[in-house]
Amino acid sequence: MPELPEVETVMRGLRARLEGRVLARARINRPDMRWPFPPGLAQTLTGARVTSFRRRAKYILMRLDGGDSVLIHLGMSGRMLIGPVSNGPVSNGPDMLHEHMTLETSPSADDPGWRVGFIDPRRFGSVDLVPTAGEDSHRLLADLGPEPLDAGFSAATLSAALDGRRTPVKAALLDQRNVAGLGNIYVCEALFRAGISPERPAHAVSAAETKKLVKAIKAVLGEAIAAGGSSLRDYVQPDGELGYFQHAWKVYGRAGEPCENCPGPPLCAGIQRIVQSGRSSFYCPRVQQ
DNA sequence: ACTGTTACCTGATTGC
DNA sequence: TGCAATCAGGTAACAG
Repeated sequence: MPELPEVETVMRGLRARLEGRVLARARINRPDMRWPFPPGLAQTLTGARVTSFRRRAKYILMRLDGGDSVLIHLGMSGRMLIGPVSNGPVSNGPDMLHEHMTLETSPSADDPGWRVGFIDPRRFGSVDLVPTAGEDSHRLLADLGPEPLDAGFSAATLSAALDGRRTPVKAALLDQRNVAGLGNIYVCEALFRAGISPERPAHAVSAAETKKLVKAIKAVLGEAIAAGGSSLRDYVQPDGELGYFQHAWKVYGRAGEPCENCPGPPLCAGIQRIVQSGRSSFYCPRVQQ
């Protein structure tokens, strides 16, 4: 379930287990993902020490001491499973077919050694290598907009991005050049909090509403990240899954349910589902105009 | 330049 | 119960 908060939680889980460790083994099981894994990936990984992690939008960057960063995207169905090397394979059953990359750290006195599996049935995910010094110049990162939780994302910057656009505000917020890391769920949730219809043309969002929208985006993402961290010990669930946690969505996936902010029928018909550019939008037409 | 649609894949769920 | 249709959290390549 990888939007920004999930990717952040997965990244923290990887950091907790891998940072400072040497990758004793790396195996590529099938390289034909969204883009083929780069040639030499396994060789670059094997024997390298993991120095640090960073998230940019929905991408994870794992830095290696050799000067390369491993750029990981989870796509739609990508997951990371982790477990002690001594437990054997991290994935079972159908997952085993879809474990496209496996990493193992060296055991040491204070650490049992960990095995990490990158599982992605739909194979929309990707892995690439980029020199750490030029991470942000990678073609997948070069055109990304501001990080929504940074000070660089403000009413002023969002307003500039929405200005003059005829596209619905929903589509504008999904456009990673305007703000980086939002996906379908958190766009729906942020628009609900801000009281703005997903169908509103981007240019018709007022200055006051833009301010409200920026606050809503930061709040909804911040709360989801906090929930991810607080509901998992070390970000690893008992089954080895990284980055999953309970959500409290107000509109996403709730078509037909009553809206929390409304008195119910006949004044409010509840949460509606519409399709915009081929994707579901959930909203309350009474709260969001 | 801008906007909307299509395609990439597999698996889970819905509907007949 | 079985099978087909629909839908899924992302994003790049298109077409207009």
